Formats: sequence, structure tokens, C-alpha cells
Amino acid sequence: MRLEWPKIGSENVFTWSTVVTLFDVARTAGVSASTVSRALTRPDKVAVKTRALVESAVDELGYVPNRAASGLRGGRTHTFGLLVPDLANPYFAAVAKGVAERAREHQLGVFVVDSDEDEDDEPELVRRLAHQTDGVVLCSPRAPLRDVEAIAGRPLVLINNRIAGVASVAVDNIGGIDLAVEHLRSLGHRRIAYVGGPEHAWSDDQRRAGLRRVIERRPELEVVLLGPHRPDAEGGLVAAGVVAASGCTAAITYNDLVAVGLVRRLIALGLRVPLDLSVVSFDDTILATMISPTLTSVRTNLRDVGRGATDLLVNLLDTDRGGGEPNPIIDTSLVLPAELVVRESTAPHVSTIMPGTSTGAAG
Amino acid sequence: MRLEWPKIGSENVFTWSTVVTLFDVARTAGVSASTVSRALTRPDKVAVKTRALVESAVDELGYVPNRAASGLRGGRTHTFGLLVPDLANPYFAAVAKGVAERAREHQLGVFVVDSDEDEDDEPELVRRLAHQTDGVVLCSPRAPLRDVEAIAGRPLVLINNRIAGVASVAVDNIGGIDLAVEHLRSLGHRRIAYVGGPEHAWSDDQRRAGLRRVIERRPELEVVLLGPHRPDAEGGLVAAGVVAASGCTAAITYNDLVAVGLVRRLIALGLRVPLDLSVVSFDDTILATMISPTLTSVRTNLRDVGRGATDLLVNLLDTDRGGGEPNPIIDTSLVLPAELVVRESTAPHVSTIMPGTSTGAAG
DNA sequence: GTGAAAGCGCTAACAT
DNA sequence: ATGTTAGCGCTTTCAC
Repeated sequence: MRLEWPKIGSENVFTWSTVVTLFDVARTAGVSASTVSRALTRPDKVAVKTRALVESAVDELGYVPNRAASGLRGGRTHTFGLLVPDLANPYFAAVAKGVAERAREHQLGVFVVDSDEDEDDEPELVRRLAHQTDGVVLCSPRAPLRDVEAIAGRPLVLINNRIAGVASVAVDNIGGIDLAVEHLRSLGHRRIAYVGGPEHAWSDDQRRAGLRRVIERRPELEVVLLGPHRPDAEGGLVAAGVVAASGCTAAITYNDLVAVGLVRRLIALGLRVPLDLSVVSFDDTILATMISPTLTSVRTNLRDVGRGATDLLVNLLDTDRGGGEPNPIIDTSLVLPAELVVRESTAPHVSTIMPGTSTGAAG
Repeated sequence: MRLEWPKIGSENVFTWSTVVTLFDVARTAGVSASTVSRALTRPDKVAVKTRALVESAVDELGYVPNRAASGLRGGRTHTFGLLVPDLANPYFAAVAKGVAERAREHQLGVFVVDSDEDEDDEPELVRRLAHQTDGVVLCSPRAPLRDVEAIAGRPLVLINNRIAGVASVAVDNIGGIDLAVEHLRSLGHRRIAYVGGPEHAWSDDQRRAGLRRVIERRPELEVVLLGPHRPDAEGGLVAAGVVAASGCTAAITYNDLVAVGLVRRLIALGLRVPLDLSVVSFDDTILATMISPTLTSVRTNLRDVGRGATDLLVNLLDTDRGGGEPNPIIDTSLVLPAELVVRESTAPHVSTIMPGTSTGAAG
């Protein structure tokens, strides 16, 4: 290992002619390689003096451990994989940010793979990811069952999905639905449309289930289930006609994008939001505050979802037996709370029969 | 290596008791390890029969090469790093998607790191990234000079920045400014405000430079340079008063978010967009089509930016001498074209002096 | 508390 | 065209 200071322009720029290895550190510190390794990975197992020696050598040489080598020998790559259906989708991007953030705090590297919403590619991508990492986080998998099979028992955390025996983190869709419905109910709405998302979407299923439970509890309510619809503005545009004709005074949408499309078409149809129709969206992305009227929305801290998934994975990693022993099935399922952000798109229902009964007491 | 089929629930799930190695493949194929290695990395260097043998063994065992090991020995990790200031920012998310996409096509893994806009952390993050990858892509670096120093001559590609001797991909800000200005000019606007972004932002500098060039070419135009402003809706809100008082009939904003804030406050001030003031934004994110009026915007295909950067890096990797030799300085600088998407936020300027002269001929 | 030695899975000479 | 050998940078027994 030797340093060079070639002149580039008028600046000194240094480059390593070869990588600084643990052995180099050992030599400068005047100790053996294994001592350096210990000093770095289990500082308590080394004399304080020696540790100081090693540390200053590390600083002096600018040593950075080689993860590949450490992983090869130690069995841990200190790296995990994150698979998302679409990095450019603000929802997944927020989750990914949380994952990346927490990974950094845990000193883990994270391989990111974008499946581009292709459910058939997914299992193979997962398999490859699993083979070069210590574990994998799957965000909103499109083929969860096949993925779990492909991963062959390696540490795995699911986001926005639930499979028996697999750790997961999810948004509280049922609670979110409750919040949305109760908000609308307290505003006097009795007939509510749900503009659902795409078929087989896990969170859509959850929300429909939540709605079924709500109407059992609140017999005075009527819920009109619509969909499947595309999870974008187009989906909302398409749904608007049916919503307008449904006799509903309020609508809950699969996400912000759907709400945007819905509101736009509704207004084009001559309806006023929220005067004629109140709208509650899901996700509370940046869009919710950017459009007019601003959207009342059900939100969950998505960065926390990513962070939680990472923490769960780290737990799995710590308990992972590694070579061969089946891991204890840690079937931890974290559900992060939903909250309702009330904005301009919801207003009291002005009854056509009895004007003035808008802010009704409990039913 | 042996396989197990433990019963989980009523499903057969298989797990490897130990990882399948290249050696296992060699044994099942009845050849040596190096032959397998060759068959996999340089198929043409191996007899067709042998290759088939190896391939079927690979399939049978479900062998996946261990990148860490291959990197350790071969000097290439087949992995590179991507650093972005904020994954949750749709702009960077789009670039990241392009990078991830192209990386997959090149069969490269990508480590993603989010600097969280912290320019002081950046160089250290870059250094660490560089040490465990074959090269690094830096998207909109906040401390580009220090980053380049930290990377110590390893393969590097810059996105949205330009440093002599370093490969880069950028958006054509100057061309974008030209498009925006010429569009407004052709609509009859003569006095145009530029609502700029944050201080030291590279693309903001570029655009201001572009504006200076434009006014030399078009002496009939007046440009009012505003800012620095925050690159979000708040920035636009703050700028609105000055814009309204500036006597300008059109404004160009640093990005969509600024435009949203600007338009909102302008409307609150009693101005109509585009009737009283036309607005052109930069970036054309999803916001541009979601708000009302929809925004005329300067766009560049950001996924292509990411893809281009990845291709550039792969080129550098291929020419990288590896251990020690200084690399040939490949100072490739890719500039991706900007295009103008005309929407509702721009309209002809109705002259207060001579009504009817809105669609003027060339000056 | 520290050092010596072996070897993780793979590739790159060098033989054959 | 294929096999043999050595060793990448690190961690981990096992001695001392």
C-alpha cells in the first residue's frame, strides 16, 4: 500500500495505488491482523492500549474494511436487499427512504431492486437478492407467495402483506377506514362510496374488509363499494360518473391520485367538492396538500414503515442460525397506526330533508 | 450441500441446509471448479458439451454465484453505489429508478445511499461506498468537490454537476431556459421573472447563465431575476408578492413545487393564471398535471438520466485498470435534451396598450 | 490479551 | 479445452 499525490490542475488529489488492507493496519499498529480484526469488531475483547493503537492506524491510513471479504469468511455480508415494485412511486420511495436511513444507522448496506411491477420477474429477483445478502425486505410484493418460496427460508420481512410465519410491517388499513368513515359519519354523511384500487391489491382487500365491519357496527350507514379501478388519476376519472349517480354524499378513495381524478371529473360534472360531495383519500402524499381543494387524507408515516421493517430484519438476522439450522419462526407483525388529516375536501352533509342537522350527535 | 423439505403448514417449502457452491456444481457436472467458473463467465472458452453439462447442473442445484467471493478474487464486485440527497424526492426517485433499471440490465448490483441532504456527511458516505463497489454514481451532489477528493480516483459519474475530468450526465438547463423563454416570447411576453432556487444549486446557476445569454440575443426582453428561494411550495409563496409587483407578465420557476406555491399565492392576491400571469415550471413532475391550472413545464426524461449515468459508469469500469494504475481520464459529459410541455398555465400576453398584438412575429 | 494458521467461494495464472 | 494451484481480505478457532 502506498500513496500518491498526482497533480490534477493545481489541486492535490490523493489516490491509493492499492487498497489499504487490514494487514496494512496491523503492520502500522505493530500488532497482528487478528488483533486488528478483533479491535474493530469486538473492541471489548482487546486491551484499551491496543485498541487506541489500532484506531490511530486506521485513521492514519484511511482504512475501510472490505465487506466482501468479511462476509465471505464471517458468513454475514452486512448487507440486505430491498425490493420495491416502483421506486418512482412516491409511496414506495418514502418507504425506501426509511429503509435506507435505518440501514445506515445499523451500518448495513442495502441493495435496491426495482421489479417494475412485474410479478413474474419478482420471485427470481428475490432469489438472487437473497443469495447475496443476509436477508430481504419485500415492499408491497406482487407475488408474495412465490417470493416466500423463492427465498427458501432466508430472513425475510414483508411490507404491506401478511403471510403466516413471515415477519411483516403494515399500515393499519382497517383503522384508517374507521377513521375515514367515522369522520364522515360525524359530518352527517350516511351514504358513502368507496372508490377501490386494483384487483388483488392487499391493502384494497383490507379496506373492503374494514368497511364490511364498519357497516355492521353502524347500521345507519350505507356503503357503496366501487371498483376495481386503476390506482391513478385515471381510475378516479372513470369512477366519477358512478359516484355522482350513486346517491352518495361522500367518497373514500384508494389513494390521493384516485382522489385527484375523481375530484376533477366531479367538478367537470358540475358538482362541488366538498359542498356536494366530500372526499377522503388514502396515503396523504404531497399531492394532498398541493391540489385544490386540499384533501382530507388517511396517513401513515411511511418512513417509519421502512424503518420498522429494517429493525425487524435486523432482529431476524441476529437470531438467524446461519448455516442450515432452521430459524426460529419469528412471526412478528408490526401494524403502524393510521391517522386522519382533515383538510378542505370534507364538509358537513347538508341534509336535503332537514336543513340544519349537519353536525349530528352520536347515532 | 443437501436439501431439506420441512413441512410448514401443509405446504412443502424447501431450504438449503448450506449454500450451493460452484464446487457442488462442478461435482454434479463431473468437471472441475475452474471449468464451471469459465462456463459461467466466458461461455465461449468452453466446449459446447461441457457448457450444457454445467448449465443443467446449475439449474438442478439452483446455484447462484456468490458475488462477494467472486469480487474478492476477481477484483470486481459487480456492484456500484448510488448516492442521492433524498430518495423521497420524486426528482431523485425518478433518476434512481433509471439507475436501478439499467444496473439490472447490466447484471450489476446497486447499493443505494440517501445522504438526507447533508453535505457534510456526503464525502464520508461516498468514500465508504467507493470502497465496497466498483464505482459510484453521485446524483446532484451537495459537496461535489469534496466527494471527488474522497473517492480517490475510483470510477465516478456525476449527475447534474460538472467537474473537469469527471464523467457526468446533466439535464440541458440552458436549452430548457431557451425553450421556456422563447415560448413566452412567442406569446407576446416581454418582461419575465425567474423565480430561482436555493443558493449554490448547480442547475440554478446554469439557468441564470442561460437567461443572461438569452437577453443578449433578445434585447426586446427584460428578465427579472428573483431568489434565492427554497425549492418548495413555500419558496413560491414567498416569491409571489415580488412577482406580482414586478410588472412581469410571465414567470419561470425553479421547479414544479415553487410553481404551485407561486400560483396559489398569486390567485390569493387576486391575479389570474394564465390570464394575468403565465407560469412555466421546470421538471414536469406528476404535480404539473395534477394541479389546476395544469403547468406548462420544461422536462427531461429523468430515467434516461439515470440510465445514461449507469452506462457511462459501465464504460469507466470496463476501462478501469484496477489495482493502482491511474485510469485514463474519460471526461465524457452527456447532456440530455430538455423539452417543453405546453399546458394551461401559459397564455398569450394581452397587451394593455395595443390589444390584439398578442401573437407577434419575430423581433 | 494476542498471534499463527486455516479457509470462506471464487477466479486467474499456469500446466497439461 | 480442461484441471491444478494459489490466494483475494477477512474472521475464526486454537494455541500461547
